Amino acid sequence: MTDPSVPPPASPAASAADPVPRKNARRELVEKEILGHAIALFAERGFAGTNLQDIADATGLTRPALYHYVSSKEDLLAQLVRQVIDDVADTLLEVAGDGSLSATERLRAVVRGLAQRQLTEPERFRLLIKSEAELPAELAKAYTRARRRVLKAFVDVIEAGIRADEFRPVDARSAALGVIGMCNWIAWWHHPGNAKSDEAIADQFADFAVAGLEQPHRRETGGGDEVEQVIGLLRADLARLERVVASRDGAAADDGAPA
Amino acid sequence: MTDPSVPPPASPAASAADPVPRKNARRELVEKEILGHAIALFAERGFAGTNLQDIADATGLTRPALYHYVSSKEDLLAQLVRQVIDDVADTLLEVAGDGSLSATERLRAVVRGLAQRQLTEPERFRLLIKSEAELPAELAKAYTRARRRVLKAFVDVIEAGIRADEFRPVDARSAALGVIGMCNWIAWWHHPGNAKSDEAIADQFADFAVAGLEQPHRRETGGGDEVEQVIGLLRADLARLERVVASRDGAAADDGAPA
DNA sequence: AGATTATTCAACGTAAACGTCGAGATGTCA
DNA sequence: TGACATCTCGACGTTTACGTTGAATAATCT
Repeated sequence: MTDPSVPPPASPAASAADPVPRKNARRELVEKEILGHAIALFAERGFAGTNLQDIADATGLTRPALYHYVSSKEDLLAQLVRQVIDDVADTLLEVAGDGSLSATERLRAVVRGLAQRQLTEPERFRLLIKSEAELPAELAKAYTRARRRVLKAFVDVIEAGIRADEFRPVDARSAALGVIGMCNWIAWWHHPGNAKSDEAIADQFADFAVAGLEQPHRRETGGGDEVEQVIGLLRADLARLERVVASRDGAAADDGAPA
Repeated sequence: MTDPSVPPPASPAASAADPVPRKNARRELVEKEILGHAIALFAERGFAGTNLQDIADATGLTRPALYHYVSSKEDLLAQLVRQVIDDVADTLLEVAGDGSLSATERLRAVVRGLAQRQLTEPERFRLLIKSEAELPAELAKAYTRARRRVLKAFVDVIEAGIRADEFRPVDARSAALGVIGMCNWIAWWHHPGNAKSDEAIADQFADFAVAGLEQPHRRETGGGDEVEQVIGLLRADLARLERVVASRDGAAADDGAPA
């Protein structure tokens, strides 16, 4: 099957110091072309719904010629899925763990990151969703891991925000999934092309997420023990409540009809 | 193909006054069974990725027996898609247009409605997404119309809220798509079963959407009952205090006490 | 009970699509 | 220019799955 002149072409570990990198110049170009069209077709019709004839037609090749660049249909899917999975990790995890930023800033960053990803390359993600059921076992596991990592990144940021009292005390998991869904859904309605408006949408989504989670109008808290701070807030709130009630009673004291 | 003894079984307009409704008693039961399993399988693997053999196995029939209840694989998909499309319209449009409610209330209602739908029957929606590319032309059109109607409902509510100064002046379309995405994505992570927690999630999402869109300075403007506002603040302060104390106790317990 | 209808199934025909083969065309290096 | 590797393609084998047929079985009605 494999040409004996090419020693270990299927070894992914040796890709860094490939002994024959320049030998394939046009080949890699064609490969990129194939992968590009395959992404689009798999994303639209799914893995089972797409046949290699269509991919060949799209790239201007015949079907047998495809097999000089791709070993099988499954291999083609595997390459694409691997790309997407690896991408998302790079995009998000670096920002989510940055300890020098506040939770609010980190939330803004991860939302913008995920939104940007879906804005610029929505097909990548649609491909994943459309074909997730037909993934070979190992890839399915990697896919699940990637999903979990993304979820954990968002959950961690939100939980940190809740602990720091920047966010309301909501259920972090649901909130994270809500924000993730907001971003992921972009892949189903956005047609890429306008980078400027992409930026605007990502910003708006980040604003939306932060506004949806942050404490409504928190007052500045002085230094000192956190418990004392909260007690101070409680005292202030009680004082305000006292004033409000007092003014009400004063206005409608003899009325006897509350509201 | 069509049995000549059954006059116009494919006529959807005459379904109200069907001349032979009772004749099929057990038949409809089997049909429901088939449709149920078909939903699950199409939702998981998509239309092209599912074969009728699997559906037959799931329902305990042989493949030829299926053809006594369904005229073709495409027809099966068509029935299911038609169901889903019609459902969503009923769910949302009645609430979105209610003029007696404020925009904030209406937003809360449509978010809860859409979220509830995805929480209780996520497979319906996944089926649609997985198979949207393989829909026959007419259904594809109906599907697009339904999507547009849903989007319009959300956009209208948000625009009304902006005009009424209840919401921040954001881009209504993006905001609507964000909220819709948040709800739709539920279908990819929620496993139905717990109705009580479903309600809680729908409420949380509605809160999230409203908080993300509403004017941040609303409390200063004196709208609403000020006593309730202060009580809300108190409640938030107490929750925070509780968290602080809990984390302290937790740390202390881990150190000293033998559990 | 007997006839009519509805349901089930084994076996078949047909079409689509994956992957392969060997011959021919194209480009590269000595 | 000539030898070599790479690329391309028409044609083929094989598998899978849709949809059909005709006979056998169960259910219903008179």
